[in-house]
Amino acid sequence: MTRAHDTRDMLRKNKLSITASREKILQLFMEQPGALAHGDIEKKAGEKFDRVTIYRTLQTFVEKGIIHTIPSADNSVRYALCKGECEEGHHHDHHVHFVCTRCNNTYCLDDVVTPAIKLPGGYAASQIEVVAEGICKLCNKP
Amino acid sequence: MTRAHDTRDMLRKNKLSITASREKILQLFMEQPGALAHGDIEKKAGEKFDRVTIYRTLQTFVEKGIIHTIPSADNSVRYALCKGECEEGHHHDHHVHFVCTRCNNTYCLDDVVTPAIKLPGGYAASQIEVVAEGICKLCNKP
DNA sequence: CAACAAAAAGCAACACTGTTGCAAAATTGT
DNA sequence: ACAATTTTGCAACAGTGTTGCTTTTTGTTG
Repeated sequence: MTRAHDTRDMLRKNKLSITASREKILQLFMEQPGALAHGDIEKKAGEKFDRVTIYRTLQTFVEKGIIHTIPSADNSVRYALCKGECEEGHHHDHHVHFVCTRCNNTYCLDDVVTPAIKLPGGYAASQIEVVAEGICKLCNKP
Repeated sequence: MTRAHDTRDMLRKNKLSITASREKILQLFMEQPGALAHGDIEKKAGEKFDRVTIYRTLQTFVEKGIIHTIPSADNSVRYALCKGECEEGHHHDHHVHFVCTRCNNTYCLDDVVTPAIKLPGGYAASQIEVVAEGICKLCNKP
C-alpha cells in the first residue's frame, strides 16, 4: 500500500492533474494530525517548491473541497484536510477547531459539532465558526 | 457633554498619558458600532498619524483591556471596545462575534454568550471563540 | 511657568505574507 | 510522440506588522 497511490487517487478523483507539488503537499496533510499553515508547508517541503506554487496549490485544494481553512486568533490562515462531506465549491465544515497554546498546533475536533446559537433579531448567520484555545490532548500528558 | 471628556477620562482611568493619537483612535472606536481593523483606523484618522503609532496604540489599548481583538476567517485582526468586564492583562470576552458578508463589518453581540462546549477527553480549553458569518441587522433591512 | 525626566510619536528600514503577470516547463489526451 | 492546455517558477509588487533610534510631547516638580 503506497502513499503515493492515495494522493494520486485523491487528485484524480478531484479532476486535478498530478504534479509533484500537489502530491507532496497533499501527502504532508495526510501524515499530519493537525492543521498546516502556508509557512509550515514551505518548511516541510524542504525548499523544493516556489512559494507561489504552494499558495496556488492551497487555493486549488480549497476550491476543490480537499482542504478547508481554519480561522485563528493570531493572524495566520491554517488549512486541514476535509473529512468527506465537502465538495467542490461548498464546504460543510461544522466541527470545532482547537488551537493548542503550548505546541501551537491546530486540530479539527471532527466529533464536536458546532452548537446552534440564537442570534438577536435581524442577524442571519450562514456559518458559525468555533475555535477553542487551550492545552491539547498530547500536551496534557504527564 | 463633550466627547473629548469621555476619551480623556477613559485614558486617565487606565493610567495612560493623554495624546492626540490615543484620543483620536479611542474616539473612532466610540463612534463606531462595529469593529475596526488597523487599516480602517489609518483611513479614518485621515493620514494624520504614523502607521507605527497606530499599531502601538492598539497594542497598548489591548494590554490595558480597553479594546479586544476579534478573530476572523480572512487574515486581518480587528479590534472592538471592551464592555466593562475587562481589566489590565486579562480579557473576559465571552460574547459572540458577527461578521457581515455584505457590509464586511464585524459586530460584538454582547448579549449572546458563547455556549459551553463539551470537548473530547484530554483537551482543556481556556477560551472559546465563536464567530458567526452572515448578513447583519442593518444589511437585512428592505 | 520653566525645566526636566519619562513616555510617546515619527521615521527608516526590515521581515513576512500574499498576489499578479508572464515566460518556461511539465502534464494530459490524442 | 506531439500539440494544447496546465502548472510552475521567477520577478515584481502591495499590505501588514515589527524593531531601533531620534525627535517631540507629556506629566511633574520646583
